[in-house]
Amino acid sequence: MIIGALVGATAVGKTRMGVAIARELNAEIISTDSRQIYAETAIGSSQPSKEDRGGIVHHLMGFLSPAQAYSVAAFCRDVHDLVQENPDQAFLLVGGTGLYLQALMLGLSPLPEIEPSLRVRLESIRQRRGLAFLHRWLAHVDPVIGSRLSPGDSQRILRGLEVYLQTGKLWSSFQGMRQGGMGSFPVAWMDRPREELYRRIDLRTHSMVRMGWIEETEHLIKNYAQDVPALQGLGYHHLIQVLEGKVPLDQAIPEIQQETRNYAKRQLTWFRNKSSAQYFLVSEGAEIAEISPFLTFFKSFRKIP
RNA sequence: AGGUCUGUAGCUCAAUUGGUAGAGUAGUGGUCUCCAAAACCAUUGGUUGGGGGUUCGAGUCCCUCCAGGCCUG
Repeated sequence: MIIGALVGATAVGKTRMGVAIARELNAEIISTDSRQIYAETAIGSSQPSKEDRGGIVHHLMGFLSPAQAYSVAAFCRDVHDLVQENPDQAFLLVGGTGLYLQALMLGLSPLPEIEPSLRVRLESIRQRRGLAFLHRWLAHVDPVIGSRLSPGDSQRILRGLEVYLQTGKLWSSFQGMRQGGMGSFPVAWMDRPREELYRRIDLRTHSMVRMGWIEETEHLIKNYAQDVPALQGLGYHHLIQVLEGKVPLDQAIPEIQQETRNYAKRQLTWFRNKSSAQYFLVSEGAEIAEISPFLTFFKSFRKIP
């Protein structure tokens, strides 16, 4: 049974708070994070250490090979399995990937899996004829989607076309159909004053490097290709440049910090507008004391036996 | 001290022969149904270092002060 979710921007302190809450509620944690799924990326994706997990079981964390692709659908399937196999266990979702949480609650359109070769083909067409061509093509077959997407939105233009080519049906015809949702559960959004959040991001970036992030990256590119999914996380491509001697570290670090701040802001937009979460503002110095409002919130939804 | 160059949005820089200030980026807001730490969209900022002068009109010309760089001593 899922008792709720803890969301928040990167570096806000979800991990620590999540463990504290899970302990109080006797729950196990399911990571709701599209990066922390990967093994061998413990530092780069900020996976908590054994000590930081404080004896709480963490699921869907560090379990997938860095070369393996993952998806929202895979996440939903994995969570369903986990919950079904452990009907008496309480689970707390902790993470910052808004799409994953939304799909879990509302479900997804019943689309078949797309042949990977199809995307490769579309990519090569894009190389040859440009994104504008693909956009016109999509708008021609699926005017609803075509008019809705911006001409620069490469990812969704390709998505629309691959759905059409694979199924013969329009992507827009699938939109609005959602299946397999688990229904809603209580969501707590942990936030901090913006300046404090940004400061934490900057500090964490430094500490990740100190913990051996560069060595981790070196190990990954030695054993896998540079374009494997796990290396798409923030920072890795900057560190690859550092390892190749193309960019000095003291230039890469501010760039990584900047990228991470931008990402955090996007997350905030999502939580604000999409998640219908209960808002909790915490601030430095009061971290542990601040747990009680969260507990009260989650407990209020639990059925009294 | 003398000479010389520079000073435009938080940052990096634009602005034709003087015509009344624009980009990128950051910041802020937004979009989001199988790559989501992704992929996009929108938008706020400037008494052009201060003061004075010439001119119908000055970021652009002149004077002066301030700040900084470089060269000489």
